[in-house]
Formats: sequence, structure tokens, C-alpha cells
Amino acid sequence: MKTAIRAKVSTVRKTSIAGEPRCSQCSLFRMCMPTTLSENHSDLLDELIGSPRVINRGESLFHTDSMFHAFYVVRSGFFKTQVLTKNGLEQVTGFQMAGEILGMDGVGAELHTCNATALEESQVWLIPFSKLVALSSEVKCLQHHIHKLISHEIVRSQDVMLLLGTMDAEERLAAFLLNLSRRYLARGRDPTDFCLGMTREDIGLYLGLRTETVSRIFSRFKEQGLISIERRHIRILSVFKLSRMIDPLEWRREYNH
Amino acid sequence: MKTAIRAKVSTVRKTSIAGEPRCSQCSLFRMCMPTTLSENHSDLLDELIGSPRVINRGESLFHTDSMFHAFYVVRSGFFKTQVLTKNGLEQVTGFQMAGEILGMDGVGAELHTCNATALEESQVWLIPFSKLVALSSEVKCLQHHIHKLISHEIVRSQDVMLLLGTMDAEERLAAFLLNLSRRYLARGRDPTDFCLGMTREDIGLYLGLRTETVSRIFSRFKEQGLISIERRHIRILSVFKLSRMIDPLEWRREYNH
DNA sequence: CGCAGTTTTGATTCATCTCAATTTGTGTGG
DNA sequence: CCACACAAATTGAGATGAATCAAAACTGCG
Repeated sequence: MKTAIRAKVSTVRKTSIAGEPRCSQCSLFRMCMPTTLSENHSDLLDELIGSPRVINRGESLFHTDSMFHAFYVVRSGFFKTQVLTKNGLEQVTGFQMAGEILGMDGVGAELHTCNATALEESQVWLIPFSKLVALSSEVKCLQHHIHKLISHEIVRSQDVMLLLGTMDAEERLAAFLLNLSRRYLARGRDPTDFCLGMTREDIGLYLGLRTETVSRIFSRFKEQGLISIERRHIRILSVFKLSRMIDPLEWRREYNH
Repeated sequence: MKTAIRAKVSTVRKTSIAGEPRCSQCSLFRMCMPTTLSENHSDLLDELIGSPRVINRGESLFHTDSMFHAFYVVRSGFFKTQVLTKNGLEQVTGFQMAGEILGMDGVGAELHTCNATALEESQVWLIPFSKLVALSSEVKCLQHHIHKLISHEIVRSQDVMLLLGTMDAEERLAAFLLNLSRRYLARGRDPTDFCLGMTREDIGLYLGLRTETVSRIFSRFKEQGLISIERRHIRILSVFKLSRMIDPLEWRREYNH
């Protein structure tokens, strides 16, 4: 079995000489794959992943009830995932940027349970789930990593539930901006100056607010000198004050003794 | 490796003659384990699971930041999972009844990210995650089942996000009741006449509403003849009308042509 | 240039929260 | 067994934050 996979790899190696990107060379490698993966195994990953696929703005990667067969790693661009109800309501369940993984909702029922739509022209790597599982029985740490990835999505959901269930509009928007900021930081980009990839409406559909409310609160933040925002280009002027907005007691404790 | 595990099993068999419950004999078996599991392998599961543990009302199974080392299958009773913020806010992320699984949030960081509290005296089986993983490399369908279980939790979260992000108070409560109803039905219990295991406050913390609002809407449902409710004992008088409340267009479509 | 989609802002309404009081149920100890 | 304290649930009145409705300004694109 092990030799069978290795044999395949060498075949692919030939093609990848022709300039195709290799997973293990990718700057996003550490974001989506276990760091403990040895050089040996990263060869296997290159075989697993293949060449990237381009998704145009507004196009879907998959949609509700379509067959699940793969994970997708965002190589570049920006996605949203959304759940739709029959009476036309929409809940955006998340935004995904480079290095993040889409499609984990589909493992359970082997059908996707949400739509994944590109907010701008984007590229993804496709990872066939069956191949991933096959490979994971060889590579123990990959096995563990799959569990981690799926489970991490649960934790992310908990954060969103907390946000939707307990925060008011200002807090939601502050939490949203700080979350984006942290994710850009993790990617080595400026965490205080970036482009919101989505419309005010999408932000609202994510935060459980109306477009008008999102806009009003951006204006309020601007007045208060917390941010400057011009269309979708945002600059965070005070991470400190935004953070304090979400968790006032935490900060008070830190500065009172 | 395979023989090593089998050897262990036979040792355990001796003890289970002494009247201990066996996983494979359990009426909940089909709820938490793959139905494709052959008789052979169900022996392994009996070894995996061991004897149940009792949790008293108000006690925790695990709490935020405690080490993750196992899944827990609810044998009897009722639990809630909650996320707490530093400023004292609480979001209940779910209620778990017999046959449902707790602890999947902890896989990613190897720390739990929520508290699991018993709402009444309850029993759980403990499934050490390391054993589960070891066994799953033997039993392919178990491996797949782990993925399914964790992924299913993502889908459940999506439903809660939709509820919190798009529904008004009446819709939330209707959705909540119908969800409980369906789960009791799946357990072969009366889906229209059961005991809410939790306080109005817990329901509110789950649905993003205040205790008073929950109470008011129960009263409204009672006036409208949708339910009868006496303390925590509820009877659903019109599943039809409650369903229509959540998804009016769906029903209209069905009855208009 | 003009049109469609996005964003902002204002005025008003409405659902839910907040605060407060009362009732009901529950467990405890005399 | 009753009285008491305490938690849970109900109900009302008023406050408030976000939704709704409406209009205008801005942006990008063919």
C-alpha cells in the first residue's frame, strides 16, 4: 500500500517539473498542514493536492445539497459561506481567506450544507477527501490533523454563537473587525490597514444586522476615531479601544491594580 | 497490533459477565455508533467504553480550558454546553440528551472550549480519544464515523447561527421546541409530551433571549392553543402551526396549488 | 454618460430588554 | 407537617436599540 502511493508520487513529480506549484513549497503550508509533517510526507501531499482551480467573483465552489467529495484550501482571494432558508432568509456563516479550508460541513452527510461563494476572483486547491483519508491511514499526524481541522470549525462556530447571542451591534462589529485584523496579522499582512472583501450587506448577514445598521456603526466608529473607512478599505486606528469595547471588564481588571 | 487489542477484549469479557452493561447491547447503540459495525467489532467497542459514570445535577463533565482526553456519550439525563465571556455573559451552545456526544470541541486544541453541565442526574460513557483513534485505524468505518460525528456538530452549529442571526423570538422558540420534539421522537419517546430539562433562563441563554421573553412567548403560544405548558412539562398541541411559524412560505407553497 | 448596485443618512416604528412586583414551586429544618 | 427561605416563572410598564421605510449620494462599469 505504502509503495503504491509512493509510486504514484513519482509519476506526478514528472509533471510538476513543468512548473506546477508544489504544496510543500507553498507559503501557506503551515496554515493548513501539520508542521510535524516530515519532508518525506510532504511529497505525498504534493501528489494529493494537484493544481489550483480558479473561481470567479460571485461563482460557487459548492452549494447546499451538492455532493461532498473534497476539501478546498483557499490559495488566494476571499469566500463567504452562507445558509439559506426556504423563506429567503440568509445567514452568512463565515468568511474564508488564503490558507483557510472550506467544505468541512459536508463530511457528515456527504452532502454540503451551505453555499461557498467567491467574493472576488480566487484560487483554491482541491483535496479529494477519499485520498486524504487514504493518506491519513499511512501518516498518523495527518489523521490527527484532520480531526483538528474539523474540530476547529466547531470552536469557530461557538465564537459566532456567542457573538450572535450575547453582543449588541457595536460589539459585533468590533469583534468582526478585530477577527479580520488578527487573521491578516497571522498571514504577515498589515493588521490595521486592509480591504474588507465583502459588502455591508454580507457583513450584516454574518453579524445578524441590517445593512443600514452596519453602515451607521461604521460611521460611529469613524466619528469616535476608532477607524477610518473609505468604501471597503479600512484602517484600524485603535485596536485598544475596539478590544475594550468587547471585553470591558477584562481591561478594567488589567489596569486597576 | 490487531491481536493485541483482541487479547485485551477477552480479559474484559470476564469482568462484563459480572453484569456490567455492554455497549453493543445498548439501545442507544445505533445513535452513537456506525450501523455497519460488524459483530466482531462491537466486541472491541465494549472494551473501549467501559462502565458509565454518574454526574449529579449541576456538576460539570468538563469545563473550558480543561484537558481534552475523551468523548462522552450521554447514557441518561440531560446536559447543557455553555461558553462564558470574561465580562460574565453566557451563551448556551447546546443541550444534549441520551445517545448524544459531548466533548468534540476539544479535539482541535486538546483543551475544551466550553463547559458541559448536567441539568439533572445523568450518566455518561467515557470514550478515551486515544483509544478511539487507535481502534479506528483498525476499523475503517469507525474512522469515517469519527469524521461524521465531528462534522455533524458543524452542521448543528450552522442551524443555531441561522436561528440566532435571522429569526425573531417566536420563531426561535418554535424552532427550539420542534427540535426537541424531533429528538424525542428519534428516541422512541412521545414527541408531543415531554419534560423540558432546563430552566427558562437556560432556554433564553441558548436562544439569545431574556428569561422574561421566553416566558412571555410560552404564554402567547399557550393562548394560541399551540402548546400547553405547566412548569417544565410541555405538551405540543399543534406541530403543524409551530412548523408554519418557522417556514411560512414552504407551507404556503405546499397548500396553494 | 447613464444606469445599477452599494452606501449613507434621516425619521419613525416596533420588538425585545430592563426594571419591578407578584406568584408559584421547592427544599430545609424546626 | 408547617413555616420559611430561595429559586423559578410570570406579568406589567416603560425604555431603548435595531429594524423599517424612504431618499439621496456615491461608485463602478458598460
